[in-house]
Amino acid sequence: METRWLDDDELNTWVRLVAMVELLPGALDSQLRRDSALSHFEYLVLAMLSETDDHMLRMTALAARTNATLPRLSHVISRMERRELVERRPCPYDGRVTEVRLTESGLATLVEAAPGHVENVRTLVLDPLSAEQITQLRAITEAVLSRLDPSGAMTAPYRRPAVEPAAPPHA
Amino acid sequence: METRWLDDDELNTWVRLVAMVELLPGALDSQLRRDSALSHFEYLVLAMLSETDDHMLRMTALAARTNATLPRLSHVISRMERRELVERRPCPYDGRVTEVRLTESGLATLVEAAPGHVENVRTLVLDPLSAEQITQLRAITEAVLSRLDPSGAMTAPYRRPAVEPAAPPHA
DNA sequence: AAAGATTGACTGTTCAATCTTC
DNA sequence: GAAGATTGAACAGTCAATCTTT
Repeated sequence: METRWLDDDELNTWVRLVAMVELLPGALDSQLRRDSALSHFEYLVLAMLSETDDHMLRMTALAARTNATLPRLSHVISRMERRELVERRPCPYDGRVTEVRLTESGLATLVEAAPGHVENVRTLVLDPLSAEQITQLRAITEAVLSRLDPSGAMTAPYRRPAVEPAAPPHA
Repeated sequence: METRWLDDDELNTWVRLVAMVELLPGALDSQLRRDSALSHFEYLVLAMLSETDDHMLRMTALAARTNATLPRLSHVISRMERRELVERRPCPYDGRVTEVRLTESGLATLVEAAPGHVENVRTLVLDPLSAEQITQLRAITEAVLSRLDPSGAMTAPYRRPAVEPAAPPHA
């Protein structure tokens, strides 16, 4: 088959997208590590747990919500367990399942970290964009994720859980 | 200072952007490793070298074009040197500088890998987007990179180097 | 002293293999 | 045997320290 090479417009877009994808994770990690001794992935774990009613999620569900593989998540949870940010416990109804629970100090850590992180997200990504561009970006990421994430876990509209106003924010 | 939490629109966009940024690198790596025994970063190194007249770049310049830190690049180049994809040589004019040169077999590897990679980029990112969205995405990534990449190396419009038609494509 | 680059130790990720429960 | 999860080894990235040349 003939290869359809990228034209100038496509190439320009692609080159920048690659740069953004390469640089953004490091920028998120830096701020969180410096200010809260957390990686961005660890922050996501805490945030996802905090958004459930009982501050609990099984490994598979947590992996889906953090876009992670199970082995990766398992290693991270082990480290976080040593730091007492989360706890593991076997599910009473299904012996194969492990449930992860947010601890008091895990929640406290999240609550402390959230404002700085949100500030960083605004500075790096949201502030440079117009309201219109934010809308465009949602549609664009949605389209790309439909290819990238066959499970479609992240393609459905994200719903903030119905919790108390004081609940720690996702981002 | 009062934290300005994300509203639903902002949160939805942000959640998806995070998912995309998390999933895309893995998807690029998988295809290239499977079909060409190359990481996406190694592919970028080969591509950037191939686009210069003499197939050569100093470490600092190569690091800028691949969005990498110097230590990271140095490690990667060491591995690629063992596989004879590139060569290191001291700059004759400035003893501090190391120049990296693409080898014959490095170029051959790139030429073989390029079609599959471009195909993958189309499938995962470009095809799901309309022409209009591709234009929007360029402006969006440009705006974000202006914050993320102070050097502005990637913010300027990307120019394909003036080379022979048969030259291996960047992406 | 600054610029360019490298090194080594540490941390984190990936992959295949494994284990247990259903 | 499939689902849920964990483990260990191999691999890649990060950070601080170092080295050389200017």
